[in-house]
Amino acid sequence: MAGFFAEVYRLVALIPRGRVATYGQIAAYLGSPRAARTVGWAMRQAPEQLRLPCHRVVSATGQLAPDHAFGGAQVQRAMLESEGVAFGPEGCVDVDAHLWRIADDPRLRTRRGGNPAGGLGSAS
DNA sequence: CATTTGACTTTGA
DNA sequence: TTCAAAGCCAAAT
Repeated sequence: MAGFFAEVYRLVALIPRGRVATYGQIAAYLGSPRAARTVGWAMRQAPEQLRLPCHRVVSATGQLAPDHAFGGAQVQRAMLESEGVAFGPEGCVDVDAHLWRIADDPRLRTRRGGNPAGGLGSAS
């Protein structure tokens, strides 16, 4: 089991409804901010049996996955809209408005109430 | 073991 | 501002 993939799958599975996450964001949370492409790969290989809300994962620009991903980007958009996600005029998700804050998820918080906000050592 | 791919991101012109 | 190219990481072949 690809460790990295497992992390991606688990994280994607935690994406709240009505919220969207970007590949780079997920990759960054896993410790590799440059591995956005790898995250996308995990999605492609993502077993459907896991029922991952991959439709909630979009590019940083809010662009949805290619047509061959869900059987049609239109379908993905419909699912997101059904969850309450707002879309732009170009059919892109309003990422800035619905971006899921990974570090903000209670399940990801360390039990010691440590550092939800700042998060992983990111020192600019 | 080396090469290729990929559902991305960022920077340059 | 919009369009184009390079870079990076991890897994699959």
